[in-house]
Amino acid sequence: MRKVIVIVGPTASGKTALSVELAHRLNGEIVSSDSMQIYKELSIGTAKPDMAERRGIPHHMMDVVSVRESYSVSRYETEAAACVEDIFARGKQPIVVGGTGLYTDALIRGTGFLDCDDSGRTRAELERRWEEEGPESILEQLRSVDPDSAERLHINDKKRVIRALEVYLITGRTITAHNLETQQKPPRYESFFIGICPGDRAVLYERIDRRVEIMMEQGLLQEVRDLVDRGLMVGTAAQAIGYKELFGYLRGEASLEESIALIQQKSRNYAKRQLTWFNKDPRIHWIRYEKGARLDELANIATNFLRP
RNA sequence: GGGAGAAUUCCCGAGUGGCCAAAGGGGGCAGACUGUAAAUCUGUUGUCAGUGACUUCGGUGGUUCGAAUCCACCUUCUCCCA
Repeated sequence: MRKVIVIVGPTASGKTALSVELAHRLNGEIVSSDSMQIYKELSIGTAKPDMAERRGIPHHMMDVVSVRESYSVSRYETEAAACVEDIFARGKQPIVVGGTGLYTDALIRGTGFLDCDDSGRTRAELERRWEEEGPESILEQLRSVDPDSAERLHINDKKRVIRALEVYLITGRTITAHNLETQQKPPRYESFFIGICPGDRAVLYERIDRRVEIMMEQGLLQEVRDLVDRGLMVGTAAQAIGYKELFGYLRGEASLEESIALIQQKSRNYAKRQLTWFNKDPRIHWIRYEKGARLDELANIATNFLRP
């Protein structure tokens, strides 16, 4: 009976509007699964819905940490799960909405990331060796302890090669074994996945370009400038699309037009990556809509999916 | 009016007689992804048959065994002097 509704899709596909409409119809509350809307200080550039767009629906896992803090999937998993439990406990319907596939997967599946926090000491050491000894050396060491990972990972995939070895060095277990284990566990939640996206890729890209223009009209530049002035564009938040592309303009290295075009470009690239992630997921029931589709039509399709 | 230079595959941009379907980057397309994930990484990208053929480097015509590369003229663009 307890079933989490999950709404996924690429950026600018219409997840937010659909989720709020569904929340109204189904007595639901929203749990965001967006790695950037987590941050309090990031608003316009992350297309975080304002109070009007939320239409009175409670939104969880938004504005939960400052950009000064470091955040992670692991932390998201436990905190978001607590939100879902709380919503169920109050007799309401949790609706998980977001474009960060890793986050929604972790939440629904209950990945249980390996506890191996040593404040990054091991990772820093491995990164140093990566530079000094070269990638082959690290990959070789990985091969000796976790040949499957070494086989799977590309030599250039610095992050994952290092992480795989880091996990082993700290926990004594291979990441391969851990992955296998979590894959076999039953998921933490029963769920129903709905994907939303224009059927035509070109339409999605148009929507993205337009949305970036709207963000600029809403004052994205000022938001970024303020954050830079306050020294807050650091860590993960500094990777956010729509923010980092404006740094060049603020330093006088690029024109505003160029920077806006770059935001649009990076957003389209991101959407493509999201689609690659979601398209391989067999759980997703897709709503692929035409250009002028209306919200209530889309919501009808969604509720039909959900009808027993 | 005079002078200098430039036109390359979707874009930018290398290439100045054969090793060039043409470096590199971007974009597109496809893929990966288990504690930074809006991040990071991989493959592919003229056409058709798939160890080969065909079309391509502004246009036309030459030189040459052979040209994106040399010559002539034409077109367009940029810059400089008047």
